[in-house]
Amino acid sequence: MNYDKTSAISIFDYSKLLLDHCLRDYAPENAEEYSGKGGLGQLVEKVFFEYEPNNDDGPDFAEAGLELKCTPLKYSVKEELLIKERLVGGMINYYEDYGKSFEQSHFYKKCLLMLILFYLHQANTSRLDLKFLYALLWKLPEKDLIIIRNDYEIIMKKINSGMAHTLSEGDTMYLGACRKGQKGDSLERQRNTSIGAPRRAWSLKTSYMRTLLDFIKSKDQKACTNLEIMTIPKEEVTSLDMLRHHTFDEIVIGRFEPFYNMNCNSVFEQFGIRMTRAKNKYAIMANVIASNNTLTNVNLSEEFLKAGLMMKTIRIEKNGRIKESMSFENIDYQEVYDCDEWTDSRLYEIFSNRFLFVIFKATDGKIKIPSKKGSEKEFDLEDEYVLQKAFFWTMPQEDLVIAEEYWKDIREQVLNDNIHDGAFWKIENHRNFHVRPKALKGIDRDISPVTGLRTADKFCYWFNKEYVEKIIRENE
DNA sequence: GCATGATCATGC
DNA sequence: GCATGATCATGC
Repeated sequence: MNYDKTSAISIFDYSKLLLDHCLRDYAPENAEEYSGKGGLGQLVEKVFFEYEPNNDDGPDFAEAGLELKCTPLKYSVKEELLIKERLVGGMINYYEDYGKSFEQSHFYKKCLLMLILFYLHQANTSRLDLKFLYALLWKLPEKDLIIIRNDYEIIMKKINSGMAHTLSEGDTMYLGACRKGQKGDSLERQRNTSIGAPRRAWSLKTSYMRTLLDFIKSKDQKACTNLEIMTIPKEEVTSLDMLRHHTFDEIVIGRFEPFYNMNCNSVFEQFGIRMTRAKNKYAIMANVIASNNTLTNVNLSEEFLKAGLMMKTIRIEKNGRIKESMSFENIDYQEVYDCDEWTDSRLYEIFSNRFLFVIFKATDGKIKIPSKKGSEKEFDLEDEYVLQKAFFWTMPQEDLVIAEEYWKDIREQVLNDNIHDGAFWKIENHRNFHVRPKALKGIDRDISPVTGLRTADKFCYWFNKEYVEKIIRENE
């Protein structure tokens, strides 16, 4: 062995030899016998580390306290490297894992310190020929661990109370209970109910993995570690201390509460931000409050990024209705074309993420705005909205079933190069979701994955207005 | 009033 | 230059 198996650093250093290489460079000539057995991680252990994989409860390299993980990357249309999927760990056993504390959990025993090897995904390629691109020695930061522990407890609460069939990745922030297994699989038994639940595994969410890849890209090296930056920056000490005593949800909602009934103008003034006429000014305002700083670009605070937390603002009119449906990002047709598994799709990630809805309500005529001196001034305000409340939301399982049909329909149209007006679900179908144009100019076109020609209309994913109204109603 | 098509201000 | 979050504008 060319490394010290009791030292994480030594194992990490040795793993650098695998970068820009594939396992075949280290495998015996007649190595085909390896294919088809075990995961890629096990193969790396055997072939590259010459280490017999253990079946223990603990980390792969037990003496170093180090878990080895391999995870795929893919190229985008713009040839940028992207995370392909969530990092999946062990299966959840609803029956055996019942009542287990975080410290007794598979995840805690294995994953505190991980060596994550990023490789380039290639369809129809022997695992011996996959190219490794980055190595990351990652110790879970204390802040992340607090949030992950909370995630774990949220998941276990459902398992312990016989509600595992209602588990959703949107329930949690970084650690998710992701679907695992084939469609026809039988349901797993759980305690305290006769209802079966689909198989699920522990996983670190795609959004969390994306921040790890960003961390690597911010460095100049293909191999890096966060070990040397484990000391917590001064400005983060407060938030770490807060996290020790409050859940993330409590902290975020607590940030919104002082601004209830205030309008955009006064909030911007309080934060010393220039007022804007941007259509998304309420989203900007919500982000300023949620992140408690003057960042005006939305959804960029650390926890929001890592959790893929999707903050959405909604305006309620004076008549109690809302005007608009809710739009999401543009449909990436190449992504839809390439991805044949619903739970690996970008749309699934968007819809199964946690949401933070921020509700604004139209004011009726006059509104009192506190001035700097402490007195209150009255203004006449037409078309002015005030912050009403903020709440977290996760899409229920039954709606995710409809979302899957929605995605399948979109995929069918994309595969048939049928990307134009009238091809997709409409509002009038009343099925929660629809597809509608979204572009800078109506004549803008995207490339069709089928023909490679710039002929595809630009569309994006939408929640129907009535679906948004239903969500608000159910959270009143 | 609503569905649908079209576009805006911003930040990177 | 374009994605993003979002709202505007039109026609029935």
